[in-house]
Amino acid sequence: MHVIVARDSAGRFSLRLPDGDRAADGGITADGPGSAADPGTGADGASTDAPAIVPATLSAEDLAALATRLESRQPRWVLPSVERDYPALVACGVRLRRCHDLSLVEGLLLAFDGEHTRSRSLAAAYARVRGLAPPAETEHVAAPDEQPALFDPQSSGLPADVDPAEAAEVVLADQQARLGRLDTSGRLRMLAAAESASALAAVEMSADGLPWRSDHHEALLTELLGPRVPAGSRPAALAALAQRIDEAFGRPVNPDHPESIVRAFGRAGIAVPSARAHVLRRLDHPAVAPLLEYKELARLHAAHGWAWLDQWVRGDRFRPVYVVGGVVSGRWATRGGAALQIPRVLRGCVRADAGWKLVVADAAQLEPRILAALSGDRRLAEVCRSPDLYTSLAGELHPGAATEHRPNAKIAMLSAMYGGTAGEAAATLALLQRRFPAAVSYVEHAAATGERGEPVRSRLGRTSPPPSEAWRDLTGGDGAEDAARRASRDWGRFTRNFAVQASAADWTAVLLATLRRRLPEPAHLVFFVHDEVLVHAPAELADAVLTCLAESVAETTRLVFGPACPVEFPMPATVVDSYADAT
DNA sequence: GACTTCGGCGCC
DNA sequence: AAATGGCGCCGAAGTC
Repeated sequence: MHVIVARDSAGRFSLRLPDGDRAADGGITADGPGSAADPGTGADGASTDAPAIVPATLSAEDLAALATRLESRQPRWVLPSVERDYPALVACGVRLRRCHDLSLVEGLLLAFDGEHTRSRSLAAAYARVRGLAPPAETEHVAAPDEQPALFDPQSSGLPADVDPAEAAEVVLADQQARLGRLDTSGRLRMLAAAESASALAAVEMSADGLPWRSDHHEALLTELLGPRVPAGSRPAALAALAQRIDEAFGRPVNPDHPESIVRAFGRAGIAVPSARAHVLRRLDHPAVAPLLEYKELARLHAAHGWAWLDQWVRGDRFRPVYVVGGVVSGRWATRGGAALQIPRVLRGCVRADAGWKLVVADAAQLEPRILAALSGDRRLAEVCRSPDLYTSLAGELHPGAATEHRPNAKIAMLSAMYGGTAGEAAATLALLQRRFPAAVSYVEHAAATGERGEPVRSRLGRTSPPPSEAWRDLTGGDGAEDAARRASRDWGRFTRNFAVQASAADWTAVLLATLRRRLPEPAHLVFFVHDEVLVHAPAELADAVLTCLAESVAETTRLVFGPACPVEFPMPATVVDSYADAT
């Protein structure tokens, strides 16, 4: 059963229920949602239920009440955009179980057809179905500190005479038809469902927030930087380091300005290509130590200092806005807060509430395992049976000397997936190719496809974007010039990585969907970053969460790679009070 | 003053 | 022989 939810320009919601349940056009406003039929207990027993009587438009609160009743029928909720429309419902206490995000699915389908740049919005999708001119894009980009708006006053972009719910119904039908045409394996439909469920999880995580102890954060800043100073001035520790740097060079040098650091070393008779930390670390000069320390602390101050704390943490919760589908590969992005880059030094600030625990779980070496599953490389799958894939891999490459060669094996594997060829990894890479021909040829094929300007797809059907016109112009000739060859290779590296990274994003999207569904209330997801999840749970439920996690991982692997998948995906989890205590 | 670009570095 | 992938965000400097 699909239930379509749309919002009009005034921020009111309207609903479309399946035909048997649909209220007369215009609804029965006198009754309000309280009179909506209680759907009963039949899983799909629409025919046994009294017709739903739904007003033409509803407030978020009214919709919330209705949604909670309808949930017992386990409908699939169809939303024009979960990111935009769901926060208002979550704020009213609603949790939807299943959904179809029209914008995200539109994005997946457009990308599948190589149309990555066309708008995914409901209005644009509707215009394409109806053959109308595309709407003017009025993409709303929230200001960094903007709370999710309950009522976004901007228009949907739909023609004034089109009911948003009607448009959503039309676009849903169109998407289902396209999925039916394109999706012979069912994988794209699975991706659509998983991506939509991930979007629900993202909004819920923003609403719940990541437990964040401001007092710990402040204490740490004071300890490392000195007392808080007004924005724009240097804390005591940074000022002292800057002075030591000046003294070491014998003249004033701005440590925040890389070029002046390079110049200062030049005057001291040391030529450096840049002021990067790994370059400086190799130098023998008294300014190096204070410079490295300055860089590290200045970074903390600028990126996660008092200003960040003021802006992003309220009531001991960090609430970033996650952008599902924000990266072409399917990884998430965030809007503000640098949520996917929480530095290790601050992880002690992430602490469970009293009586609660954090369950921290990380998919170990996810990408090489994904590659093993994608390529069907039996020997690599065998290597994946070990929880420490890289040691196992090193043992396979260098029998009897696994531990010694682990670092090299890791670099070689990453080079294979990222397209690196340089340095000492080259020899190991060649060895990798001999021992794991199926896996290596899989990524080589993805690279060659990209070098020709053709798209590659993930396991579930995420599709790499076409290269730019400039790229085609550059590579259009006989490919003899250096620039053309370089552009071609660059794009090959991108598609090589895309095949693996996007398939990893498939796997994690399904994991989020399955885990979210299984978690016992009131345990809930509070953080997700590429291959790692944090669940906040009452202490007595921590073991149950671990069980859910293990079941979700097994289900995810089965769904994405089939029941006979020989590759194991360990996801070791720890139950901790503080994120810093998770290994 | 608002904007963009660059170097740099945090995370995966 | 060979420039390893994806992001977000900062300050400084350059541009308009």
